[in-house]
Amino acid sequence: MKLSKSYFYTLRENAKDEDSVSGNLLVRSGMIKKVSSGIYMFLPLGLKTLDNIKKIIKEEMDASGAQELLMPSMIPEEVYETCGRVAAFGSSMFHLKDRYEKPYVLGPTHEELFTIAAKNMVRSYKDLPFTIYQDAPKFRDEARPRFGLVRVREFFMKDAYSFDKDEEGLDASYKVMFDAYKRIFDRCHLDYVIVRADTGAMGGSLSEEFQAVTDLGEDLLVLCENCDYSSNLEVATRKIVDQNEDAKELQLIETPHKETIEDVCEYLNVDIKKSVKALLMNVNDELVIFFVRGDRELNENKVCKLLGASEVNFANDELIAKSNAVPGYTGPIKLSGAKIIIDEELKYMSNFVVGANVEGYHYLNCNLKDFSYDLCADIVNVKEDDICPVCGGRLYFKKGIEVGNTFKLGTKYAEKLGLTYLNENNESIPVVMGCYGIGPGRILASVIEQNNDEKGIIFPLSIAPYKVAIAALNTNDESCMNYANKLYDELNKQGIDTLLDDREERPGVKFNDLELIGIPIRITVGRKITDGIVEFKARNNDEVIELKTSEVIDYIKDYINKNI
RNA sequence: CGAGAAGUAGCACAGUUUGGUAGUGCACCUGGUUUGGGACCAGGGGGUCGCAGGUUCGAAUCCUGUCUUCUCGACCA
Repeated sequence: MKLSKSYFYTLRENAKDEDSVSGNLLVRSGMIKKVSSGIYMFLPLGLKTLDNIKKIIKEEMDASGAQELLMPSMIPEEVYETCGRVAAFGSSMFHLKDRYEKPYVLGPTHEELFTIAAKNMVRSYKDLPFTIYQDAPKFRDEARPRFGLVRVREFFMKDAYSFDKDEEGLDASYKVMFDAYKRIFDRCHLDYVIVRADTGAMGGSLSEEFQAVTDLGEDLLVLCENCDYSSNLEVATRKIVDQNEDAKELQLIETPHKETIEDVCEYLNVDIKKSVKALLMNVNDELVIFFVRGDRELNENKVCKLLGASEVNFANDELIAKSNAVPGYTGPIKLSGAKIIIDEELKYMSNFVVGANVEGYHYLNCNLKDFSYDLCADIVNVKEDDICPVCGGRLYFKKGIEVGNTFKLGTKYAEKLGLTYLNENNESIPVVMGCYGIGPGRILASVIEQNNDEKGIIFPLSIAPYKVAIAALNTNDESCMNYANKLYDELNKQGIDTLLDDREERPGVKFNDLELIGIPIRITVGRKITDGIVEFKARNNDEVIELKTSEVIDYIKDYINKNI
């Protein structure tokens, strides 16, 4: 690309409607432009970068033996009815109607269509296994699009689906895809961790997420200092420290106007870890009271799974009135009128503070023997400094952007949509599926979040829109322009994507723009061209290296080979 | 969906309190001087002030409605 004849612009100031570093840099470098909330145009430079990411994904998918196909975006609503997912997606699905009032949706994900596609050809165990994938737009009506390309309403997703005859087959297919994913993210030079995650509404037995590590991330990742334990907070567990000691005598104590557990503990001068608080919740329109250590928070995901609910909300006064609980002073002793669930941690605590179900009173020295409960389970979020369930090391948090996800789906979709095969004994068996997703746009945003400085983006060579930028400083000087053009032609001819800044701009403008858009290698053709000397500068390094024109191409090729 | 803020030139903003027919910086065009880190001088083009209605002799400014965007929360395979 020669800048003087191209669609190319940059902005000097941040966009006021972008809330992230990557979003701002993408907009300022002219790669994307917001059309509406969560909807972006990809301009030439942005599309080229996105395509480089997609190319890596496609190469690894094809190398893994998967076959590419393409599903439509506009899909009859009935396709999603079969598995009850119209309701499951609810308002996050875009709906539209044709001229005969027939309802369609814009596909938010494609499990059903891939399952139907598999039905077209699977008859016998001899037809399995295989993996098919696409790279296609997805539409989700997100309540709150955010952070540039991180959370958008229309986005590309590479989604792959494996089909096997049994669990062992799935394990093998899954591993092939899992390893391909690791190569993809490695090649994108992404700093990422793989965490265990919730299988959620997708169903299935195993879900692992590839999380790009950045503070912008919306997911909390639980990691161990000592071993490779890693888990999304939603399913993270901890080893509970046994703090049992001899039970002391239960004691009622006045705690006037102390309605939060923090206030109570401060008033009584008790460590908050020696207290138990109550959470009065509405689960399927029934009052459920959860008891957890004072400094813990309820894990909604764990609770939903435990009780088979789809959501958990705070109970209203009407529901609370069905029990003898006193908000602010709710305790497990002599509590009735509600289901009582305690966190398993309480079994290892002694002599703790609890509410007394009397306005203005708490108990000191409560123990498990002092009350009864319906269920005991792990229902809380892990906290930093909790103990690793695997090795006993210290747990800590990082934030991540989910850039990829692999699922062992099992037979859920195969059963509902009738995808079966005949085995050696002529029996009809449901196909075992896996599904695997990657968001190229999120990779782009994450790479920029992880690789930028005050001047702009610092792209890795593998995904940069151009690997080399030639800054021709003196557009009026014939020797400068002749050489710059010659180098430009030769590099491109050799398959090295190169950009030529031949605009009639001052050097500072060129340097700033090339740094903003993050081109990894800059060749400056300036005054010394008359002596046959140009400059080489890497975007991620301040060092400027003078090269003879005769050695430039070899030097660039060598640098790329060593750093890609 | 709840709460809050904001929509004025391609971009970032001022002007709104106190109504008098629109301005600054960047970008853009012309000429000149410059030319290794976002140049300077001179001249110039570009806006139905989100939209609709109302009040008024007169509305960017006041009132009502509406749309959009952003922030916090809820939601998020």
